[in-house]
Amino acid sequence: MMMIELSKAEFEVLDAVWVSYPVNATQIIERLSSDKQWHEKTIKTLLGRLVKKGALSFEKEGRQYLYSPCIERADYTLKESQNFIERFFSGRIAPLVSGFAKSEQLSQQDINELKKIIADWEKDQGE
Amino acid sequence: MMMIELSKAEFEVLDAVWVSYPVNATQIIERLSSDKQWHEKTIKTLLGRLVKKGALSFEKEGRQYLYSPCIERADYTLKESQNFIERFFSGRIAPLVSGFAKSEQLSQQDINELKKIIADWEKDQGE
DNA sequence: GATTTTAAATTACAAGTGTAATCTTGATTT
DNA sequence: AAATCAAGATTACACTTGTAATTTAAAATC
Repeated sequence: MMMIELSKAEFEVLDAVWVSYPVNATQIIERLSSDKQWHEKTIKTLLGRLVKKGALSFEKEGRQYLYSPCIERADYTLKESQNFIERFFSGRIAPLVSGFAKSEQLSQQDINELKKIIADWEKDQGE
Repeated sequence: MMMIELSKAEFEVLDAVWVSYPVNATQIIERLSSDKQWHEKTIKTLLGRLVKKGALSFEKEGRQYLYSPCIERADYTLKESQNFIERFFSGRIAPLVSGFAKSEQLSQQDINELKKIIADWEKDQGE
């Protein structure tokens, strides 16, 4: 139940695992190669740390490891979001959105999506 | 223009400065005493680091320093928010709000505030 | 079976962070 | 003036993080 604490780099590796799994180190290295200039050894270190922290598990396939996440992306990002909003906005989400609006970072698409979230929420309340 | 990088603890000290300033170390220690079990020395270390990072400035008053923020809270939190949303939600804000909705973390008050943000945004567009 | 390859494991190492203790030095109190 | 106090400055120290290099050991190849 304890929140797993991941560093930025660790999260990015885990994010590459979430794309599809089980997955071996070579494939992860390949997935990350487009965005990152990380050395292969660096990625392997991060995989090891993710296993140690309980964010990844693995099973052996020959002498390779096939990694799978122990946590779901949505769960992890929700907890991080709660944490973030607590730290910066006293737990309230609207001030974050408001900050975006004031600095003109909201697009019509964002607005449409927010409207849909609100509509769904209200529908759900009605039931 | 460069983004100042602050640690969690540093931000909390800066947050206590934003409450009202200029402010001396003793007052900051007092402000933080309710939430935190930090030793006085710890807070002074953090004040020093904030000055070194350019987040705080000070002027001398006798042998004390009177600190003031060099950055505004709204600016800092907006940048942190952008950064956060970029890392976890590919820069889109709706999925964050959606995550909260799905896990029933949205209150009627949140919804009302979001509606107002949307209404204001649309009014602004109309002009 | 010996050699080479190559996973994963172990080790490395500087910078940042949390958390203070100690040092300096000017101000305050005898 | 001497002693004491206390602000900020400096130093400390273990843990995390980014970023790998080196070691170990098992598998593949000769």
